Amino acid sequence: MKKQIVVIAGPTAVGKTKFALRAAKALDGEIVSCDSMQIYKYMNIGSAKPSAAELRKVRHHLVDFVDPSEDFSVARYQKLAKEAIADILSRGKIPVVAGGTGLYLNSLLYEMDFSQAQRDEQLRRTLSAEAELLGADYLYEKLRAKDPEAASRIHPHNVKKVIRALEAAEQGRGVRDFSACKEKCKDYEAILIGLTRNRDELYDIINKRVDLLVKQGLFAEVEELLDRGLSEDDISMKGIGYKEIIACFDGMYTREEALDLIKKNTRHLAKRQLTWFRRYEDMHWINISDYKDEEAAIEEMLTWLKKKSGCTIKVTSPTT
RNA sequence: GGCGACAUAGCCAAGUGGUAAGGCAGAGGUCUGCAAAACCUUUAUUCCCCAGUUCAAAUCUGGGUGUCGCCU
Repeated sequence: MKKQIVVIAGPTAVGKTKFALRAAKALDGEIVSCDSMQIYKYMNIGSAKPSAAELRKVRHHLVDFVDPSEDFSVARYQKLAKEAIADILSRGKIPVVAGGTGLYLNSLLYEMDFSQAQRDEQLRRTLSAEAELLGADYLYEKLRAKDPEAASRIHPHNVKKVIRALEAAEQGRGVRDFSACKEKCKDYEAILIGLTRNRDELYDIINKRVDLLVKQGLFAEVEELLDRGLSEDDISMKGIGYKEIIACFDGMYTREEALDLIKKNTRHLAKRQLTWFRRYEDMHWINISDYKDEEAAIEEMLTWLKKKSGCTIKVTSPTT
């Protein structure tokens, strides 16, 4: 029988942490985080990392282990997450992949090969300067000459992607087309669960959560990170809730404006996440707003998991 | 009570006689090495209301309503 993994995806603030915890408990599984911000150490409040108590309940992987000054990327995530999954499976447990970073999830669900292309910081800098000086169109024309196929699916204004494609072309192998490479990962079979809520409700939760994060000490957390020597240039500091507060410290916004901006950016993120996850055809969606309470939605999730996996679902007490 | 200014989409707004810019919010989407990133598409049959002038009015005229400011 093919090995199974469970995936719990959804927009930020929808309640993934709680649902994943319950699923992991029920299935005797371990959680593999799929989140590009919760990987970082010291970034606890802003990334809405599971609490210490939650982390203790079930074994977690790929949370809180990268120094925020380090660069991270999908390629590294893919390698580490696949190792974690293999390890969990080898011990006879079930990996519960939980998170909202769509590209990271794709790297686990599909045969995405990152082994060839390397980052070339120098080339990126050169190209980026060219774009600034001569315009995005100039760079795009360059790509059209080198790799017309890649150019055809990248918008000329999307300078970042044009640069990435040029970099890949330079190294001999172009950027591959995702739609042409939808081959599913052969190592395991994934049971996909998508969590959502009615839009108004989700946005409301987001707005309130930002206020809560501030109460929990988000500003102090950012200050500590800056004291550690981090700056707005570090990738980790480009996370929502961090970049806005740094800008606030720099006098670009008032506290009030920074909070509104964090809320707005988080809502936008949630919307994009939903767009991304809607692509998965075999995703089983659970709209939490349709249930009388979270517990009822969790029941539905567990019932579905039982049906799909054939595993014995352990009895879970609703209070945990 | 008098004088003045203003009234355009959910919000901010441009347009001062020729057939409703733009931004934000909202909605939809793209995605193969920074992805909490980057990028794309889309949103007013109508300009507070009524009457008039004109081939033509958001734009001009009169009246009404509302908001703001100043004065008594």
